[in-house]
Amino acid sequence: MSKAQVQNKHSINDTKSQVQVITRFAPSPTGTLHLGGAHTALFNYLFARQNNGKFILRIEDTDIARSKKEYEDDILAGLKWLGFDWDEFYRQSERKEIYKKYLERLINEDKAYFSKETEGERESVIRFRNPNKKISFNDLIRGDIQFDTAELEDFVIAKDLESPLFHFTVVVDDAEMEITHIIRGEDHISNTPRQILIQEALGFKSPFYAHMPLMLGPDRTKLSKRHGAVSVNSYCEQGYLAKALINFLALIGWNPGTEKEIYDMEELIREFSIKRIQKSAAIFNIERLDWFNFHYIKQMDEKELADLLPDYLPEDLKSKAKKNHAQWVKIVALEKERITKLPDIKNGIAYFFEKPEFGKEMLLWKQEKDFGAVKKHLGKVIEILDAMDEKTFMSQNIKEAVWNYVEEQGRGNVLWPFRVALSGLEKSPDPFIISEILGKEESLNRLHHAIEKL
RNA sequence: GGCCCUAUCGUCUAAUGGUCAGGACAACACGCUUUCAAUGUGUAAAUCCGGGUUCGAUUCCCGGUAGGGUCACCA
Repeated sequence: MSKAQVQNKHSINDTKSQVQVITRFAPSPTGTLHLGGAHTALFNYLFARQNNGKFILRIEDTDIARSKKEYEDDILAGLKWLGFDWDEFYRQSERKEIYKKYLERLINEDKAYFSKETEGERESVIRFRNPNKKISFNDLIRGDIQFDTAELEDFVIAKDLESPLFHFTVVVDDAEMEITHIIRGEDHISNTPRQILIQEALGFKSPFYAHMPLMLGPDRTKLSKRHGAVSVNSYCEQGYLAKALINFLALIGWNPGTEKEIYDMEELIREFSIKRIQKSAAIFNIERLDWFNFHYIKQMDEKELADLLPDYLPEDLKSKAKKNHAQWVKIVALEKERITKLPDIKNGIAYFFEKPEFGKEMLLWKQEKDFGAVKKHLGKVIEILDAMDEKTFMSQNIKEAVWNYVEEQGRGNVLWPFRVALSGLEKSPDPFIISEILGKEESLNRLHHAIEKL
């Protein structure tokens, strides 16, 4: 049977189907939620939501030695920040009795046994009696995959009745929670045969498997502490938007087959399809993430952004920004298309709050003007601005007021010193909008100040 | 090393048994502009190699190579 037929047979879009889709994200709190985990969580979430199914969050904390509460907190915070919500929540550490019951059953049926170990501290462990058969499963993404489990030998499924191990707890939980689709990273492909063996021994039904392509670091190896495997929460702290991360992650290993690049969660839920998941691993490219972030910042409402941004400012700028809200909103409107990450706002806006320092040579445009001419131009600009009404002291009006003179004298000759007098920078927004934001009085101050330098 | 997965521009990817192999990010150039940013236009950039099937393969098959994953009393 082909992959397409298999998928078709179990089509969940079929309204006659009685089967409710249930997916799960099952992180281990032995580390933070990194991009790879978020990627897996996203696909599980999208698939569950688009089928009106359930999305379960299960904390796999059977390894008490390595599991930490702070990691669990990090994972939950990260998932919430990204916009995921879950229908059920479990911790494996709270389900020991359930595992024990199944473990005993396996032992009673002689499908597992206590094994005396010659080495190590423990007297014995519980091993699974491997039937040593060939098993195969149909991966929704990769098609048929076959393994010979003989080489797995009698693997360990628990340290003792109270301490089940990963493969065992996963199988029990997935069955108990009635998970229909296991969507997880490709690194779990080789775990699947073990888990199927346990399923068969316990008489459980096998769920569908979909092994997603891995996200690799720039060095083409599995994401780890070395690369971007930092907590998604740190992306939040670095000033990335959750929307940007979601959009970026969604388009890794999946695409709708159109040329549309911008997707919000709603659209993703609507258009996501397991059939269109890629087989090959993808390399994490932060430039692309930056572009999405830039895009979403640019798209944001400036009032909303104005409320958000002060938190990314150093204290001195922060208090200045909060002093005049109307002015701050204008600054944000101006800067939002110049920043890639939220904290970038702190760069190059100090001149709005304090008179800039600069040498008089800065006022010369392309070294082809003498100071006398600069002085004359600035004087004229002062004269024009001074005549303007404070109430209509706005970018467009200012531009119109000086435009005749500017055209007559050469744009750069007038506008360069005008702009530098206000910003003190080689690169900045145009002098009209800066004037508006500064206000008539402060603009005139700065122009006079510049003339004094000459 | 055994087993498993994978292979289209630098990166994320689209497409097809016959296309000028498309888009996006990045890069570069040009336009707009006093500078920056934004924006517009354009350029460069890919089907891993070798066989086979076929009138025709990037596409299907086989082999090679490369990359990745996995081989715990971790998950």
